[in-house]
Amino acid sequence: MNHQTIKIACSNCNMRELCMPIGLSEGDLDRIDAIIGVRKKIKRGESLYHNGDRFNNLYAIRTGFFKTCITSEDGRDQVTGFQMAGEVIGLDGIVNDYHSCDAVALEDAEICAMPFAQIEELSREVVSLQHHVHKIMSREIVREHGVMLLLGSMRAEERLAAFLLNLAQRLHTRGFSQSELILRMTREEIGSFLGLKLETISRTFSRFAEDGIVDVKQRHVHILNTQALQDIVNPR
Amino acid sequence: MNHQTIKIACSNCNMRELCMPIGLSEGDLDRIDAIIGVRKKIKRGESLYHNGDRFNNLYAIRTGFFKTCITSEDGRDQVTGFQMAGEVIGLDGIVNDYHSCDAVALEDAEICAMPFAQIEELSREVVSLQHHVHKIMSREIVREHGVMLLLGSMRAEERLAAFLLNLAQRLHTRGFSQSELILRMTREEIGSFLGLKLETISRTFSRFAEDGIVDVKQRHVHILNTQALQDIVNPR
DNA sequence: TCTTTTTCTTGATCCTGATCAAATTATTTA
DNA sequence: TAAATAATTTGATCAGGATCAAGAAAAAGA
Repeated sequence: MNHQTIKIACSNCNMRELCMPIGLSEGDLDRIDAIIGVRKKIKRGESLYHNGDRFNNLYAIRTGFFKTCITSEDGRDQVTGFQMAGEVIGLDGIVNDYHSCDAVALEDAEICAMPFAQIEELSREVVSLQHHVHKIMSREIVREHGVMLLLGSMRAEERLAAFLLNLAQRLHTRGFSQSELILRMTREEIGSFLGLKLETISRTFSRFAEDGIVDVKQRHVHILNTQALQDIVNPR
Repeated sequence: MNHQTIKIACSNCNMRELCMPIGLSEGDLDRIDAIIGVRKKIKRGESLYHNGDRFNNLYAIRTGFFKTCITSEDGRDQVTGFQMAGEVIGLDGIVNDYHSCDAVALEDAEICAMPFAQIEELSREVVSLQHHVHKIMSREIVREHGVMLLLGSMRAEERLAAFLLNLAQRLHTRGFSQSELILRMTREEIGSFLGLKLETISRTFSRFAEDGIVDVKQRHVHILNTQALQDIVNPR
């Protein structure tokens, strides 16, 4: 094992605690390391997989930022989520052995491909890995419940406030500021995710800025009043 | 094993092909039978589990009809799905060891409780069960993507048409008519699921009836023109 | 650096679905 | 069976967000 390989093994990856079970023994961690197939770079704008592609791998995001989106028969487009380092994507492919959405890099990214057959094999032996896989899938289900609540019952301001809080919180978990963030997606992509048009996103940002809740300069967002955003999401 | 117990074993359950892996050996099927804990009756209006309840089981629906719904801090309510015989519910509980939604019976129902710890244990040995569990979770993720598309990009008519087609198709899979169905939920519950108000559901039903697409008498719906519904969902 | 393209902002207007209200019909319960 | 309650329908009006449009600002490419 040369230096380069060691450097990018799970054991040395600073995203490990996010995409791997915690408290693994040295031996188990090595076995998990061994199932990581390809580590690949994806350029901004490129896709990691497309709707219809054969499903073979789950992907752990090492660095970068993705969106996943589905397209209906008549060309309607829906962003189903934004994913960042430490998150696992590709779960949609398990049920039918092909992917049912596209995963597009919104900034240059690096991923670890993990052959699902091997994940299944190993998780029959390593209980904590089995738990972990189940929890990742359940977490995705619960996340989507939250998106359904947002899309089904919130107004534009509430949706955008919830979106900003969610992004900030996830970035904070990864060691970034909880008040300053750079949006990696366009207004149109935010709109697609939130079930709104890009003009509405733009106007709502402007309103938040007028109210002194955020400072917005293009993709740079500075949250000035987190509580105000929370109050918008959860009015009393 | 007395007659009664045999009668309600998975091996004799006509929902088996929906909630169990296919092509199991006699021996494996017996082992799965053995992990079914309680078989319970739930009366209409009662809950199988509540938000906050400790998670122990997945539940296979033997008969009856459920809704799952989440409630936000400020009391917003969102129906996240309707489930019928042969479907498995409770997956939301895995990630945090407690349920994050309510499962309410919309008609008298019977369920099989399956302790998740035992499912995990057995699926380490029975590969087809392991696959099956993964596929069920992935299917739920993909289903929710579809709901996000519906909530994020469809108009009222399109949402209700998609909803009716989905219900009819699932009932048809279970041996019921693909054109006649009885709604087990109120207009308000349909509205909550579809992100619309009950008045809008009512009006849209009336419009479909005027156009001769469906015949609606309260909860009895007769689909007269399936193609028309499909054209509404997927305009060319 | 300059040009081209993409993204974003803002204004004016329109329309879909929400809200408010009242009557009707079903379903429960006494 | 009658009374009470819940669910549904329909009308009138309102408002939030979509649409159309134009210009400005960034980013990408030559």
